[in-house]
Amino acid sequence: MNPLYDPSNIETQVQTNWENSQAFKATEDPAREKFYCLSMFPYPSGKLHMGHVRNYTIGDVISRYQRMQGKNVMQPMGWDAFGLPAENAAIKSGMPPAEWTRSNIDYMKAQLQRLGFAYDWDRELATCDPDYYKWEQWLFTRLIDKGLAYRKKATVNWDPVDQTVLANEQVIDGKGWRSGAVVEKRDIEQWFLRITDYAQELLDDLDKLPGWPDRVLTQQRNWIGRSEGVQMDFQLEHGNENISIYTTRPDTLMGVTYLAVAAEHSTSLQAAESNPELADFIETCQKGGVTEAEMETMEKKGIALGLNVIHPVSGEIIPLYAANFVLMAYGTGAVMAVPGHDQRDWEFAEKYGIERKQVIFSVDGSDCSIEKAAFLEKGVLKNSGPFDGLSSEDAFDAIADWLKEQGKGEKQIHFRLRDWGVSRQRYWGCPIPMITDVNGESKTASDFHVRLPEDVTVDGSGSPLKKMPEFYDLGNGEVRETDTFDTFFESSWYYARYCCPDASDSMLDDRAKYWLPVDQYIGGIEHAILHLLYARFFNKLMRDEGLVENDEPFSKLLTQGMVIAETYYRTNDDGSREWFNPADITLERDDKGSAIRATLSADGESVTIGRIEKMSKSKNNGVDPQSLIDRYGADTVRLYTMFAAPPEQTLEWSDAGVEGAYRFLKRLWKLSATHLEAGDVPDLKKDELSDAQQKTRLKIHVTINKVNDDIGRRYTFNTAIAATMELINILSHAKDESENGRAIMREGLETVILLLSPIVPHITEVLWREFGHAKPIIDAAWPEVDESALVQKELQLVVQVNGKLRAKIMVPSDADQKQIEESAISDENVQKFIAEKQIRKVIVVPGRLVNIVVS
RNA sequence: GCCGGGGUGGCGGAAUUGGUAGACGCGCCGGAUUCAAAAUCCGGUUUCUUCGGAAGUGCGAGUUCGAUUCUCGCCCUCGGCACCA
Repeated sequence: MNPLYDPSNIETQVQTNWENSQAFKATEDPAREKFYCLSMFPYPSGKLHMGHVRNYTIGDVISRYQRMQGKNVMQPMGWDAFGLPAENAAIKSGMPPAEWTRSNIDYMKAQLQRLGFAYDWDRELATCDPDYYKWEQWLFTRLIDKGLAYRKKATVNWDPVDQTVLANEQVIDGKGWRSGAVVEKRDIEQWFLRITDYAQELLDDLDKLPGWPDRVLTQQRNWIGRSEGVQMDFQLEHGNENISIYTTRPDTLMGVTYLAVAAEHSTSLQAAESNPELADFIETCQKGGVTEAEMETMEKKGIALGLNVIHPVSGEIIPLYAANFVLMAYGTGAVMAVPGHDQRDWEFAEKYGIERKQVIFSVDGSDCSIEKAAFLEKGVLKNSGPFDGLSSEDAFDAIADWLKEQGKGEKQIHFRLRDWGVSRQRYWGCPIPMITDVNGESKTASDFHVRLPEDVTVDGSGSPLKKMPEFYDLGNGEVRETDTFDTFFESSWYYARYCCPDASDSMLDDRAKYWLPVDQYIGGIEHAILHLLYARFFNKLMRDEGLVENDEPFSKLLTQGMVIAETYYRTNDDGSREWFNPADITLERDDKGSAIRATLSADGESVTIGRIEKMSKSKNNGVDPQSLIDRYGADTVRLYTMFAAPPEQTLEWSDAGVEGAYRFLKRLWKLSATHLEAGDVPDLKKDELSDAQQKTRLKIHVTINKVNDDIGRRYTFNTAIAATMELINILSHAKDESENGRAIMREGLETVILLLSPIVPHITEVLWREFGHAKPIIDAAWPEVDESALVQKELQLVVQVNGKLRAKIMVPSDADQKQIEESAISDENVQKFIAEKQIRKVIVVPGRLVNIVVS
């Protein structure tokens, strides 16, 4: 055996073996327990970044661990291939998106293979492949038939210079990113899916997902946002028209002092015809972006319409306003305003001098004044006519009942969740299979499979499809839809297609019923809401088509944190910053090791140490995985990414840390080589162990327990690795050349090799064979604990006096409470702290500590 | 603005159910080896200290025999907010 660890050599060798033996090909086998492990597929942006490496290493570790547990594991990989960056690259370089995307896929696939991930590459798919997207086109036509897809107007960001629709990320400070023009809102016809029909089920089924992080469940619940409230009508003072509103606080109804509608509400538009000031206001509201964050943070503005409505209970005349914070797309596009009991209404009323009316008062007499702020709590009603004296809770029902009797309103369940707009005015996506006929009516394309033309030029002014009559003009007066689907469409069902990527007659076949649901899904926390909600929704749509049987697509979810790194920069004369890559920086440290100065290695001059931020091109702090793989090998990169932080937390990149991981693998290699060189090892004689040998064996088996729990249950790979490092430290210090000593060394080394094999599969595969095993380690069984090794004669207990550590004592492991107390109290140092004091209480926590409470 | 996280030595992090704060690694300091360096190996490393101890997990309160862990208030920071993926 080569005494030197040579990663590049052994890794290519091992990878070739895996490939030749088709080691990771997954086949349906009803006799075996399946395990479907899925990592979120990447967008093929060019090359892998550290976030990918981290995500896919986590998935690979779990997959390999489950395989060693005897499961039939399937781990696929593919490409989320449609999307905006390909169009941006096309504008820059002139390369068509299809070509750019496919060449990126080739490069990134080679990178993934070099990292040694145990994928079944036969199941690879790319969403830009017509054989993939034709099936979502098929599903869409089914949804049209079922009334689950429909068309309506919706607002987009419009760049008036580039004459194109902008994504939210392309709007910077309210301006188009390329043109710099002030962005406008524009309403256009778009396709929507009725996800709201499934809102209740999407909410209820979250309870079926105990394997999901609580924070994701909470965010999804809040996003769906079920509320119980009352819908009611306010009649316009003149004419028969009603303004319909929804409120969750009908108990404050008698405190309504104005109504606000969206600027583009029909009533507002009508009034604007004879009111130039209002028309101006509506036009101003057309400026700016469409995001919720923008809406919520902008200055709240409004204007009186010059119209009034009638209060449904009191008959009072109430003014009607148009306001920029009321959104046409939410609910009815109108809200009732209660300045006394809603803070936003309070501020609006303050600004425009509208009356504030208090109708809710505190029950316990605590301060509930509305002079300085709205009173938001529930309480008891006053100034509320027939409802005076009722509690907020009782008033809710009383007012709802009254409105219902009068035919003016009723209780309603409302969801914050809105229907999913799936139309995108972009080229690089799946064509929406719809046709507009001669009468202007929409119908589904008779052949649902509309292929996207791939030989195009992209210039940034609107979708190329709109300039291709050969695509959209069907010649008989019919026109093909030129919009494409939101790319969340593709990522909403890829997990199912992996089960049967070659199914040619249907979207999915019976193989999906074997593999689904996904047992473990791994991906970035940034997908906690949208992607996961849409995928859950699609699963239910596919279930209702009879394609899958499960209600939920992902049984367990692991959300991994970002990868971040230090930043370094120099400020130019004009105030702009030039950012330097951490690889090009030299750090100077003080005696304690804290960084005091950073210099650019090239010129030796100082640079400013910036914040630690998410790896990005703009801050030039990205670390290229490829150069690390070239230098240290895949195992070192895998080991470091798993060791540096638990998977859910952000991971701070450190080149020195990678060096440490490499050092550990070298030590493992060398310790194994030295041990093997000394020749054969006799069987362990368990009943002839010295105390030291027993302690070492105890450590080996405690480590198995810990690593099993850390990898199998907790997913804290960092502590699993730390535990094996501890064990290696103990083994390398043991220096026991006796027969039993060498047998324990072998037991320990083989244990570490098995425990680490899911994380560093190449080095462990080679060592496993060097240790004389004929079968590859990927098919070895996970090590089992020898319970007899865990038995201890004595235990260490900590002794506290008044909660402070004062001694450590050894007691027989079968000692009773009284013996333990006596032993603790008689300790010399403990005596010093309890001398001349009264012992009030002694708390014994078995196996852990004794706390003596003295006065 | 709204929803959801996070904050522990010089650094990444550990402490799993309220029970020894700082495992493991990095960095730094000292030593061995070396003509020298790299590599490797050994020891030390929260702060203060009168060397007995004391303080300490973002800040301020609280519950408890005991709080990094639970409760309340605040500060900072990160993710999401429906057309980035």
